[in-house]
Amino acid sequence: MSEMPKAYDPKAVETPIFAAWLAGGYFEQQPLPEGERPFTVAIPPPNVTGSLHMGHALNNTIQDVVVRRARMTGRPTRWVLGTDHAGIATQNKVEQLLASQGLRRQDIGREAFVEKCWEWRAEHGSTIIGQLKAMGCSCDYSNEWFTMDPSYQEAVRRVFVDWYDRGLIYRGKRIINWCPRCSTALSDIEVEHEDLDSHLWHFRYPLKDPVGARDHVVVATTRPETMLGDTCVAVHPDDERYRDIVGATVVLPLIGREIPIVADDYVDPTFGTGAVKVTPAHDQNDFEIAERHGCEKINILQADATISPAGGRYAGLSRYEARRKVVADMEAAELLLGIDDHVHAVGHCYRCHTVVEPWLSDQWFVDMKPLAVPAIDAVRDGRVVFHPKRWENVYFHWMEGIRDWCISRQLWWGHRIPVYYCDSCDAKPVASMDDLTECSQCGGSMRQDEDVLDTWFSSQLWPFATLGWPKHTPELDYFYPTSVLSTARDILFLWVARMIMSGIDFVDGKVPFDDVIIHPTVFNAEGKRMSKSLGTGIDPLDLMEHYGADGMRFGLMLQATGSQDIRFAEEKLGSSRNFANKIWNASRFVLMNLDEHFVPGEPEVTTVADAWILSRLADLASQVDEHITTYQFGEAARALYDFFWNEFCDWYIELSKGRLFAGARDDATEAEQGARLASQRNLVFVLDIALRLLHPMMPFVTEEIWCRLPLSEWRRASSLMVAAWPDPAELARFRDEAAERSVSKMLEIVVAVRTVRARYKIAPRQGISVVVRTQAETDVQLLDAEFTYLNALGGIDSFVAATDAVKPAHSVTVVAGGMEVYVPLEGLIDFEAERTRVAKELAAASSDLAKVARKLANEGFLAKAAPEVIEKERSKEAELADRVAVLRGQLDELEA
RNA sequence: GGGCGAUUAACUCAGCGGGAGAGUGCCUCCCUUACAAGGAGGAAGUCGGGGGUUCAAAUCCCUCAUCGCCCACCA
Repeated sequence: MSEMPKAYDPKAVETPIFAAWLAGGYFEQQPLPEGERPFTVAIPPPNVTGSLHMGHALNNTIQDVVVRRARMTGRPTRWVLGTDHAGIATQNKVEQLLASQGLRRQDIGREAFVEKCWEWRAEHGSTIIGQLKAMGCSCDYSNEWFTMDPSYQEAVRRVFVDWYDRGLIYRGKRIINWCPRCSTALSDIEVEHEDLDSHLWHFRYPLKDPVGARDHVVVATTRPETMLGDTCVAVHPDDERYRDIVGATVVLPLIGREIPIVADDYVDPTFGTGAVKVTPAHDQNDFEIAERHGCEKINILQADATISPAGGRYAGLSRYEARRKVVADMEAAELLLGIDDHVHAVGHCYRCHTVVEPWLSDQWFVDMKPLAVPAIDAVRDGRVVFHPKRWENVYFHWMEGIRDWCISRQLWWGHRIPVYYCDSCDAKPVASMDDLTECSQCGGSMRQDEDVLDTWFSSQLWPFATLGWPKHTPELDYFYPTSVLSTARDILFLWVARMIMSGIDFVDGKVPFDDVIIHPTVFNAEGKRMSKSLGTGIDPLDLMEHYGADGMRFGLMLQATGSQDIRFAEEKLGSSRNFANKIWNASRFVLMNLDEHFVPGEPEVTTVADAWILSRLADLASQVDEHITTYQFGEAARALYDFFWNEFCDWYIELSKGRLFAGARDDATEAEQGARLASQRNLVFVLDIALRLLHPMMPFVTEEIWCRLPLSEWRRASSLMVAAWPDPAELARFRDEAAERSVSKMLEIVVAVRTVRARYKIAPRQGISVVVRTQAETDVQLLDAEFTYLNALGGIDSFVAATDAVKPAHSVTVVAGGMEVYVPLEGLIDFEAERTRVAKELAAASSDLAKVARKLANEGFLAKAAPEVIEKERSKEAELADRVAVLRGQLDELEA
């Protein structure tokens, strides 16, 4: 067995271990003919343009934890891996690359551009995969998917054609969100709204012919430039102020177009002037008003958001120049009546943050309502469960108000829409699985739609397309539905909801996953979104460099509490890195104290400490198992940390030293040697189980150590990855409440004595004698039996314990474990300080006692509280009364 | 305009009906043969304000305040 260095060095350990896992084929899982339902996770495919950020680090740690636990339980397990072609993001990257060579994509043409995208992907696409490996993620690397793989393309096409043929996909001229920079349509949920300080401009629109005394109407707008496309003015039908001018004609200033005044329920009479200028080509509501009243729809913007020829002399100006000029011209014409400050929501492109324009254009849509209904049911009846549960309400709210999905994008990189048009005859457009060249009606040549599909259209098929769908593969049969989907909340609608809809629709009505984990969002220390461009991000790779992959993972798990977002500060990883080192050193201690011919064996309870630690271990196993399976990672991490550090290291290892060292002496008796062996076996056993429980969160350090543990043949495995997950039910045999109580009593005494030592600066090596008085004979027996521990941990040389023990002169009294402990301090006692301290303790104890007494005097409490609660209060009262009496006696004595 | 979340020790956060917890930081002591990335001890909180329910509230309900997020067609 090779020597373990004094400090854990993640760098030296992680790479070879990962290589060994990869070589060992532990990440792969083939479909089995029979047996238990497998555990499957489909990774949220990172964008090929992406590199690992903190959100990925958290999300993939979560997935790896559930996957590793499942694998250790023996369940066939597969974590499906792959990347997303990320239409806009990748196209942007490649366009930037071209721009650096002074080229636009139009210069090289569609085919060459798409070729460049593939090249880009080949070069950069696996960056993030390498980063997942560095984290230790146990994905199936042998089977990496890409959303543009040929079989995936077939899946996308199948879905399109199917929905098209069922009438769920249609083409229409609608108001969509247009990003002038990306030069493509976006779906509603790809637009981020941001409240901006702006203005409400009031314009006077003259009537063509005065109606009575009225010769104009005043409208208010947040977007003055859109007036170039106004085709009517709307007022509310019940609005008395305008009743007489409904039907009249307005002459649109600057343009001179004659437009009608219409009455429409949409108008809110209390807002602005109660009269709305209507620009049907640049506003969804205006579009609908125009539909209802048969008004013209004039598009005044071009694709790059400059004014179109329809804007007359404003043509060619940018939208913002046009705004300034329109306002200036209106003012010059004395038609600008006022400008109010006004905050309103402005939509921005979620990819490039350019202000988007509502724009009238021909696009493809999916009719979502029929798909949403079964997907709502699936969550409502619990076939899909969200964690935390409250996200279900967010899901319902969105799904119930779902609107049609604009799926066409004016990009080149992506799944091209498989619809073919005949230019020679009036044949209906055809959606086809095969490329069509010849019109079936007239034999003329066919032309494919120029647009590609929204990237999310392909992402929505991820859980089943990565298992071979639409082919009926053994993988699909075996691994679908997947078990858990873990993701950030910002893609709940973009991705999660759509996977549920398409999964149910295409895979025999089966939901794509049982559980959805919506994990916390990782913010920076200031509580702001991490952003690479703003330099407010933290790079997980740097963190792993400094704290090790395990340190980063465990630090994230400690903070993953489910409800609360994470304000991530790097300092927080320190304790996790230290924890890895603690595990390392505790293990090092155990291994250092094994004999060359150590024979592993079952744990042997020979002392109360053994019974105690095994009982605590059993408790730990059930907690960790429970918390991981209910996705309470923070709880699981804390339980592991507390057990390993505070119970196993601080106490059990310390308690073991006496037996270990005594049994190793040359003159050790046979009994001492036997005790040493028992201690060794217990240490190895506890360490073994603890490492297994820690492994999902800290895979590297646990694997490295575990492989060095000498274990019985049946406990061995070629890797901790596939070692058996501790079974809480099986470990329950170690539960021992009596031992837990006894040990806490002893530990209390040790702490009390240590406190006295610290207070009086008694050197650790200087022995100490104590006298203990207790009411219980069992306490005396316990202390007698476990004296070695008091000696080892409290430096107690000798003690007298009895029910009638007498307090020695010149001694300090502390109360611990329901016993009075007298520590003789001849000549050392600082009476003044002691008085202050005791008085303070007495005050606290008296106040506690009064509180308890009040409770016990309350008839309502006695009548209604649970019996065990009352019992607890009674014993608390007795304890406190005791304590108060002791402290009072002590104080009297000090004051005498 | 709706909805959600947060508010607990100096900081970051657990706890979510029955004795206020952790990590970091701070103070004191200790390089004791697993670990100074460590050990021992300690100080530190009217659990955002106000009501209510309950024998009992940090925990449940209402309300207010502050911060943050999401959804929404009010020009």
